[in-house]
Amino acid sequence: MREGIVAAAAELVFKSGARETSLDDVRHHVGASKSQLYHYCADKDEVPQAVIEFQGSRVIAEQQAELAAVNSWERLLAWRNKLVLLAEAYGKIGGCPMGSLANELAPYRQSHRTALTAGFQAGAGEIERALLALQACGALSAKFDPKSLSLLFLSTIQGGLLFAKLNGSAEALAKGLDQLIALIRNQE
Amino acid sequence: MREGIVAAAAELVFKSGARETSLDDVRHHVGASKSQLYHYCADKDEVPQAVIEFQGSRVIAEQQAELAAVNSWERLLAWRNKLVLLAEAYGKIGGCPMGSLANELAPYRQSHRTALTAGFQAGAGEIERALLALQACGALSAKFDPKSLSLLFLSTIQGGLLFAKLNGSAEALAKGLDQLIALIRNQE
DNA sequence: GCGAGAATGGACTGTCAGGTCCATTTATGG
DNA sequence: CCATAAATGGACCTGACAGTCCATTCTCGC
Repeated sequence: MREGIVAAAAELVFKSGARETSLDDVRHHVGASKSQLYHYCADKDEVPQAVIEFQGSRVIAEQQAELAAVNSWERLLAWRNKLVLLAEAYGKIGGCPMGSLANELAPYRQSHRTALTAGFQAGAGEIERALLALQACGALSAKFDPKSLSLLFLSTIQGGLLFAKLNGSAEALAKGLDQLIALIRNQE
Repeated sequence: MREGIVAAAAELVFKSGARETSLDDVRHHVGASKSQLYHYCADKDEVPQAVIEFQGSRVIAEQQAELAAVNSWERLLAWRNKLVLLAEAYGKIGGCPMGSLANELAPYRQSHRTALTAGFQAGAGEIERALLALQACGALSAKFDPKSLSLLFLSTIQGGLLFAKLNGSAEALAKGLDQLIALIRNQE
């Protein structure tokens, strides 16, 4: 039940924003009564917290296969394609599930910030591992620091998904990633 | 009077978010009565619209001196420094004034999207001009397309400022910009 | 089959925000 | 100095939403 509530909340929050989504919205969407909701959640602030964790693992799970398989530029491009595909499918609606939450909830609660930071670090870690693999097989120049580079990727993705949300098109994300990849690919 | 209302609204929205800022908050902050507010604004939706335009021109004005003066890598770095300085001063609080608004208001109203897109295009245009100047003086390789590159800069900045807001530090932005600049600087 | 505790339905309350309205005050032009 | 319109103060209405409460139903060990 709790999972259903969180999943519904995640969907609504993704579409309309955290502060815009009322508990009544979630309630109606999942077909639960008020007491059910308060049976599973202490208060309203618990919901975004749960949504952060939910989306954090979902977003990573969606890309892990592609990222873990990176051992060549082609495989990196496969990840890029997956990202653009996801952006085209969902990103135009709500941008990055984690980025939007971060933007909205960062000024609000320390616990939210902590959970969001953990999510982003996990994401950066996945990208870093892919870049390390790329260095191990000699594709990516050893002069790069995979950790910082992973943060640059994350920033680019966040920005790109923001524009996807704003313009309803993943083009900015695609172009940004392509340029970034081209830039690191052409360096000795 | 209207300017005062908009400026106060902009400040509060920057600190706490658009949907979080009530007209009463703005009212109290500027010391106006309810009828004054409704004398100058048709309804609540007019306020974010005005804030978008207000922040759009403010953000651009803040950087235009540095961007217009770019004619060498040093001058580009001066812009980078200004950006990091602004992020250190304000960005940790509310991230990018425009980016946060975009994130929150994009799902909401077409008129907001239009105004936000116009703001971002203006910003991208300024960056593009700087990059063109850099090509004109032979610093930046001619193989780059300044328009796409300006979008990559914008994405990186948006992402970096999101992390500034989340982590209370402009480090991610600084590192991101430095890496990006290094990448385009080392190419023929 | 029954009794205890969990799960549920939904009415109810308090608060807050958006918006309306009107009486009063303040400029402004003749 | 007055008439008119703009500007202001603030009471008031309405709806939405978070959260409470209690009566009822379900579930499960015994």
